[in-house]
Amino acid sequence: MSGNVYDEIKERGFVAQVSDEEAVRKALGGEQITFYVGFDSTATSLHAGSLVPIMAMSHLRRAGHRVIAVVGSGTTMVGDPSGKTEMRPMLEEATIRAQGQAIHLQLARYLHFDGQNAIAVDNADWLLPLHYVPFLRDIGRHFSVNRMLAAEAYKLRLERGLSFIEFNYQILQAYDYLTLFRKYGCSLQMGGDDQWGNILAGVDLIRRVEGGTAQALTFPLLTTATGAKMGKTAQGAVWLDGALFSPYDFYQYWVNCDDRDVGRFLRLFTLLPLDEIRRLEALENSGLNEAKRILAFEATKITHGELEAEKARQAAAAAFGGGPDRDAGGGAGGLDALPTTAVPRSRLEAGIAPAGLFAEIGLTPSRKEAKRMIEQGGLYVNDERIDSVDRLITLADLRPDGGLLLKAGKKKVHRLVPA
RNA sequence: GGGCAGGUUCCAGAGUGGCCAAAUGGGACGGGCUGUAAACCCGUUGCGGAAACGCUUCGGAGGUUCGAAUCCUUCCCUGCCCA
Repeated sequence: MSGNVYDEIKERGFVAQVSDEEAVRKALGGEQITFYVGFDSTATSLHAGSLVPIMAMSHLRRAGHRVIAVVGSGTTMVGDPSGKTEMRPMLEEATIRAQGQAIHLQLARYLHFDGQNAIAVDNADWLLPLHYVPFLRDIGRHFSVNRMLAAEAYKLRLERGLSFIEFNYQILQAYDYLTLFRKYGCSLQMGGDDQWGNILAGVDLIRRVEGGTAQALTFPLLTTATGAKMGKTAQGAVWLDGALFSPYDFYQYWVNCDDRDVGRFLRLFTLLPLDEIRRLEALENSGLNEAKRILAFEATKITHGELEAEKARQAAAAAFGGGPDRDAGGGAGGLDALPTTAVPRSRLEAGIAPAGLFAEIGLTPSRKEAKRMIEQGGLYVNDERIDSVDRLITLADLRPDGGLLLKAGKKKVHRLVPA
C-alpha cells in the first residue's frame, strides 16, 4: 500500500481530533514510529466498539509502525470518569487481572505480538508499585486542578458527583504515556474521543518532565444512525469473544445495521479498498443488503476467521427464507452455525408445549413472554406461525435436514435437533 | 462530624396507608408495511397460571397495622450546604 497511512485512516473515518495534524501525518508517512492504545480491563472481552482502535492499530502496524497495546489493569482499578454519568462499580484486583489477561489474549489475535514491533504491556506493572508521596512530588505537581476541573469530560460528574479516586485517573493515564515515552520512545497515543483530555494530559506531562514532543489522536465515538452506542444491543454488548457472542450473532449484528451506517462501517471495520466501498455504499434500496452481507462477512472474518465467517453466512442464508442455500442439500454445514439445542427424541414423540420450549432454549426470557408472543403471532416453527399455546412441537415438524427451526420474531432463530 | 434533599419496576420519573405489579415518557419486544434497513401505525412490556387467582418487587434489616412503595426505628449509599 503506497501513500501515507495517515491519509488512509483519515479517509476511512478513524480521525476525530489530532494534536498536530501536520506533524502526525509526517511522522506516520516516514520511518517507523511507536504508538500506543490503552484498553481497560473492565470485562473479559472487548466488544465491537473496540474494533475501531484495533483496526486503526492494524492499519498503522501494516504500514510498518510499532504498536504497543496497553492493557490497563492498573488504571481499571481506579476507573475512568471521562464522559460517564456515574462511577463504575469497583472491581476486585484479581478480577481485573484475570480480565486483563483475557483481553491481552484477545488483542493478540489481531496484533500478533512479537515483542519487537507489536508489544503488549500492562500498566499495573508500573502503576501498582508507585509510592504515593514521591509520585505526588514528581508527577502530581505538574497537574493543575483548576484546569482539570474545567475539562469537558468532567462536566457531568461535577454536577453529579466525582470521587477523588476517579479524579486521579487522568494523572495515571498521563503517567502511562510518559512511561512509554521514556521506555519505548512512544510518541503517539490514540484512543476514543472521550480520551482526548487524558491523552493531552500525557502529551503535556511529557513536555514538562522530559521536554519531549508527543502526539495525540482520537477516534470518533461511534453511535449508530439511530443513536445507539456502537457495539451495544438491547441484549448487551456485541462481544468479540465467540463464546460470549457467537460468530453467527456477530455476523447478524452487521447485517442488521442501519442503511446509513453501511459505508462508514465498511471503511472502519473491513480492509476492503476504498473504491470497492464506494461502489457498495452507492447501492440503493434492497441492493444495500448485498453491501451489508459483505460488511458482515468481512468483519466476521477479521474477528472470527474465514471459516466461521463462511459458516455464519451460510447459516444466515439458511435461516432467512429465499436464500439460495435454503433448501440446498449440502447446506447443513451452515445450519450448524445456528444456535442449536438437542432434545430427547422421546420428548418430541410426546409433543412439547411451545411456551416452555421457547423459554427453555432461551429464545424468550420466560414462559410468560413466550405466551405473549404467541398471542401476538411472534413465534414460529419452520416459518409457520404458532397460533396457539396448545400447538405442540413434535417429530412431524422435523425437516429433511433432521432438525427444525424455531423463531421468535423474524430474526431470532434457534435450531432444534432430536437426540 | 452537623443541616437539608434523596435512593421506586431496563432508564427517567409519578405515587405518601387499601382502588399499586405501581401513572407518564423513553427504551425494548411482537405484529403490520418493507429490503433480515429507516420512518410510520397497532399491540405488549415482573414471574407462574388457559383462567380465577397466586407469588416476588419500590436501598438493607426490623417494627406498627386487618392491610405498607407509602407510617416508625435503625443501618447503608448519593447529592447540596456548613465544618
